Amino acid sequence: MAQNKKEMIVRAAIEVFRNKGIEKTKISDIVQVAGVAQGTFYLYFPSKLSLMPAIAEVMVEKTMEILRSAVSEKASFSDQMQQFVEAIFKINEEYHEIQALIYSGLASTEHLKEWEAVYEPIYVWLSEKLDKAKDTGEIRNSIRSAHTAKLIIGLVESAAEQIYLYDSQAENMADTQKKEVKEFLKHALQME
Amino acid sequence: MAQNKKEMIVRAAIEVFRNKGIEKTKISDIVQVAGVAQGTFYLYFPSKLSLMPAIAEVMVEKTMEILRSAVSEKASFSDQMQQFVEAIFKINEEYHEIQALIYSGLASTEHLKEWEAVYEPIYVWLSEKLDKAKDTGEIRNSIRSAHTAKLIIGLVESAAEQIYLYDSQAENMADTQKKEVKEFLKHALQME
Amino acid sequence: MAQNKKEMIVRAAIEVFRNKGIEKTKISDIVQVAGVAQGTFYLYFPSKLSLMPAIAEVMVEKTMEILRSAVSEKASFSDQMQQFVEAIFKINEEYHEIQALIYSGLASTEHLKEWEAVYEPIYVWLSEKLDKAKDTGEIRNSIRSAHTAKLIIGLVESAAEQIYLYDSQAENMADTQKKEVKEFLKHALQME
Amino acid sequence: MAQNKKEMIVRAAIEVFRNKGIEKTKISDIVQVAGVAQGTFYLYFPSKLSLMPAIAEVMVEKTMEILRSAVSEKASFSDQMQQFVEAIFKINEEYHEIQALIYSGLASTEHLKEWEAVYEPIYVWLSEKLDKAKDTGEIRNSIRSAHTAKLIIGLVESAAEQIYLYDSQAENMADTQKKEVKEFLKHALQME
DNA sequence: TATGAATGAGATTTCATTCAT
DNA sequence: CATGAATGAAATCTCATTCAT
Repeated sequence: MAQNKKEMIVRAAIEVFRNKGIEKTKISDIVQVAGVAQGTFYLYFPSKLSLMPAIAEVMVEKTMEILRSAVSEKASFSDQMQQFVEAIFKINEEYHEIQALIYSGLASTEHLKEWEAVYEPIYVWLSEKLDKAKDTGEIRNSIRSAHTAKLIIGLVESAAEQIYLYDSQAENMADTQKKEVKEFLKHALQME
Repeated sequence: MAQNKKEMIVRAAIEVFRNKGIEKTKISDIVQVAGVAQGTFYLYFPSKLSLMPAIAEVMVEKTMEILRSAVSEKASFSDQMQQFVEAIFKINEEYHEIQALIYSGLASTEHLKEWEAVYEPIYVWLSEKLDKAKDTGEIRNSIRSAHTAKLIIGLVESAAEQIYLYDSQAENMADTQKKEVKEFLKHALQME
Repeated sequence: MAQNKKEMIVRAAIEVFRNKGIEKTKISDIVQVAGVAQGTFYLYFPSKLSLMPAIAEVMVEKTMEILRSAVSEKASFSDQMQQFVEAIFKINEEYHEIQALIYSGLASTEHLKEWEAVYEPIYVWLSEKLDKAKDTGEIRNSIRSAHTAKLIIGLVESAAEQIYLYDSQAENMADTQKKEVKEFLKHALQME
Repeated sequence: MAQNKKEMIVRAAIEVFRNKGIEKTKISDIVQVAGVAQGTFYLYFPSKLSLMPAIAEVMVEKTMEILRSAVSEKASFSDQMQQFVEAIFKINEEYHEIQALIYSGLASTEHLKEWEAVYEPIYVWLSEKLDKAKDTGEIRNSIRSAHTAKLIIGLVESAAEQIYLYDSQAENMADTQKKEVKEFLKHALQME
């Protein structure tokens, strides 16, 4: 049961944060949605911000799930990148408020080390893809997978965020932006 | 005098935000550092978040100053990009807490449109550089300057942030990361 | 005005503590009686217990007032002691809840040094009386005033407290107890 | 086993109260130290304050033990008083926090009658000593044992407390204070 | 304009107590 | 008897905002 309540709180927090933003969200909002008592919250989390790592973990899990199902193992690297960009944009469309809140939660948190660990799976996943592509000669050999993985993720996520954060005509822009990113990547990695 | 106080408040806010983060900062902290009375704050800003555009403006000014002085007008595009990357990393090293806070302040604000306008100068600056480079044939012609400018800034800033937010061995990594970014850009833009 | 509110809070606190005891008293009770806002309390005191030194100060002032008016300057030392005992018993009858709460507040406070300073005036007052009586030969010469003053105050106060704290038939016992204390003191100081 | 747990709770309560004070002590602190479950507390005590009589009982038992072993049956009354003062100071040195907490617990409890009963053994013990001394002519005949016993205990305990509560140079002062109390008592009781 | 004491709504936080196991 | 997760009423405390000066 214990794990259950903790999970319910995290799930509820994500939902409420998405709707109201971090600052306007009260603990009481979260527990109400979670269906637990006010005190129960403090059984698991000392404060609102201490939820962030748990939320980030959930988001990373979701992201990994989507990446695994959206990016075909058998496709060429070039196609995989196309799928990858599509997937990140889709995740961002769905969850850009959470991305933002994780980022801003991150900015307030002191335990930055925790964050690194949490995001590791995504970096590893992409890094392996790059390694394989180097082996097959699909991308230039000078690529350093670990670093480039982080660059790519930073690039694609910031591109996606630009769409949903800055632009009013999000819908229209998304496709253009995606195309641009794919093109950019294609050259950067010197794909065939 | 009036303008003076307003500026003092913005300056103080930047300082306090850098040290404590947005959420933990109280108006009273800001006015104390600014050396003005509690009530004076409300003469100039209706709320804590309404400071953000003013702060962003200051940051953009600073950024533009640095870019203008760091990136030589006469250098080749390739060299300019090198200088650009160096400059953004330097700005980030100095101000990464503020970058983060602007971003997170941005996430909480409803008036996103203001932000776009504030950042416009940087986008325009880079966009013009790209246009010129296309003209001289220094980069591939298929580049769409306005979009690519945003992509590049997103890429370089996220790369710089990764250094200062995530990595413990920041100093060591910075050079590697910069080199990687330059390489990445060189290929992405197909510089000669 | 400021000092005013602080005083009102202390006054109200004494009143409420007397009626409800420390533990059952909420900050909200105090501010309600004081007629100030909840937040005003925290402008002057960080917590309920931090009121104690201020309360003790008020009590010491009251005690000194009563002592000065009840103990005749011109009377013989023997008569002064009689008046002193009567006065302490009267103060205790009126304020024994506060004595108790000061004592228990004292037990929880870390800043014991503050307390010493606060009670000093009473010790000094009695000490001077003892010095004079030694000079006039009214009490034995071997008395060490400063120490004995504390002993006497401890004796008389604990005797008075016993009446009001432990005994049910307080009224009846008071006179007997007072007589006993006076007799005890008479011999202890070897008054003529 | 049952009696066992109850005792463990009382023991733990004494320890925790000594360290944190009554008000800051939570039931959860007590049960944690006692090594029993939260709910178990309520099997034996209806509330935090209902622990006080049990704690006082333990303290009185300890006090009586020490008095019996420290005060020689065969010694002269004068010597017994010397030993008594020494013993009370020693007890106070060891347990002054508990004395204070019992006192303050007492102040919050409504059932003061319980307290009287608990302390009775000490009063009776001293009262009997006084009676015997009157019979042997070692002290003045006008002494009323029951009352005087309470006065003496009040005097000696307040003297001892003054040492450990107020004075910083406790070690140095203790001897002076003890000597002063003994002298004071000697005269008050008109010992030979 | 400028002040800063005062406000009080509303948030956080506590913790004695319960109860299903 | 014993447990300890869960509760939620009730407390503490915060702080953006006001307003008389």
